[in-house]
Amino acid sequence: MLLGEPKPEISVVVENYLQAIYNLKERGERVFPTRLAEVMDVSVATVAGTLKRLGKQGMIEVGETKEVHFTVRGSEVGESVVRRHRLAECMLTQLLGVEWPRAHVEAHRLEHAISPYVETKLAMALGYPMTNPFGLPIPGYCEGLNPPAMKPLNEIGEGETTVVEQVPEEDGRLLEFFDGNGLRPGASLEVVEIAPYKGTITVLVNGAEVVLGTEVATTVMVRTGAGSDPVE
Amino acid sequence: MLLGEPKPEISVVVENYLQAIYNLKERGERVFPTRLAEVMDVSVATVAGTLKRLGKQGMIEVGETKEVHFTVRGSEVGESVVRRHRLAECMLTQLLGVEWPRAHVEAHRLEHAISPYVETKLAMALGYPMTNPFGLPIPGYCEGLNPPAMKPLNEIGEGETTVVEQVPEEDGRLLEFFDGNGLRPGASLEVVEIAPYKGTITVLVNGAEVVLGTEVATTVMVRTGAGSDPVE
DNA sequence: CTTGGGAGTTAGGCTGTCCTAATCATGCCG
DNA sequence: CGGCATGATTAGGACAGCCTAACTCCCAAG
Repeated sequence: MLLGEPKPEISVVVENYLQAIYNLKERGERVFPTRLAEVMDVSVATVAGTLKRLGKQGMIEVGETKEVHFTVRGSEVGESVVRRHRLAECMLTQLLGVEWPRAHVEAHRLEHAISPYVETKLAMALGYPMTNPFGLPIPGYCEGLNPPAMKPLNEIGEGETTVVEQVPEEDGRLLEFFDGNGLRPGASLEVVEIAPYKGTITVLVNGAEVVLGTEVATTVMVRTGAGSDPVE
Repeated sequence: MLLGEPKPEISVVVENYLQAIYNLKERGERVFPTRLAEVMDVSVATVAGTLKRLGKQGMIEVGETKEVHFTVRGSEVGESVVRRHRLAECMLTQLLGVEWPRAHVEAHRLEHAISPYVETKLAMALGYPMTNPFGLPIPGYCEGLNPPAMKPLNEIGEGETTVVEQVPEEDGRLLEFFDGNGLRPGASLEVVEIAPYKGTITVLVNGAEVVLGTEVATTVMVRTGAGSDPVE
């Protein structure tokens, strides 16, 4: 009968690497071993070894410039992990009442434990969400999303008003800070002051002034112009 | 400052062994390496090695008769895993609409991904359930449970009527069968025929006759006598 | 008492995942 | 053009988990 090769079992570590690669590419970054070592918090030597395994498993290819590229299969798996991660974040915040800033780290454990069957049930229970609690699109479910035009917050002019679309989810401290100041996707804000000489941007959210570093401001995506609401 | 040893990181495999030991002991079984090898589906040699690690980690002790005993710490961890497992089963069936027979296997992956924080949130969202969907008590939450007197189904006399309290959760095929016949905790049944000579017990559930092997019947726990409802 | 089977351990091997240290390659700067 | 910094690989080691094969130990039945 010989029904296909015995399925190589994708390990948690492999899933995490593919997820990290997906996330970097999603932000428009090119992926190199050193960068991966940073985000995975392992040594570059370890990344070299793991990338070799990923290559043998047909998940990635490495170009002459050492840039890491997905194969079709790798892209599918990476997308799958990201999808489960973001659905898990929705579940944690919407169904379990987990606090917003914690959802990301908690979902990082859960994502590997969600089977395709549970994923379908979870998506149904959540009403097929199109973005996660941080505003990032959920691949496979966001296709109906009419993506509003976005810019990083630092490119908005002084005095302009806009709406937060996406915030970076990696740094728990930063999320706590955002949470305490109402800086979440959907929040309206006005840019009060741009002060490159001291590296800060000041915005008005819910009537309170919030000061951000320019670097952080580049990671907050806001709607450009009047912006259209996402389709219902 | 020296705040305790650097926390030895309990692995998924270690959690699974402690969970298996807990489950066996819960049923009144004494735990030996060979039995563990069966339920863990690994070789006895592997169990020997892993038990050695568990011993070094202070989770278990092995007596001269080779019987495996929990240390205090091991018992705590084992109970914690079982608690998370059963809460996950409740979540899957109640919150996500996962089908009853599948909850056990799916929860087996999720249990390791639930942090103490998420556990508290999950328990709250579920209204602090005292049993899992298969009728087994959830340690740490079942203390208010007034456990009704139970017997295995095979000890009920012909013609008697009772209520299902617990069904075994390990075998998916069996659960599908139970599910299809309405044989779940809370279901009323009447013992129609006990036929030891052919090794079967026939019960009436929801007006339909269901035939079980005697062996399986010993694993179905039912209420004895009129039985009192669990406390509200 | 002897022997056979069941239970358990030990030896030795494999893979995955991590590490440090040493090495190689490349490009840029003085 | 020589040499250093950066980036990447290789070598070598560790540990967790898994396996099979070979051994020990002990009890019980003949």
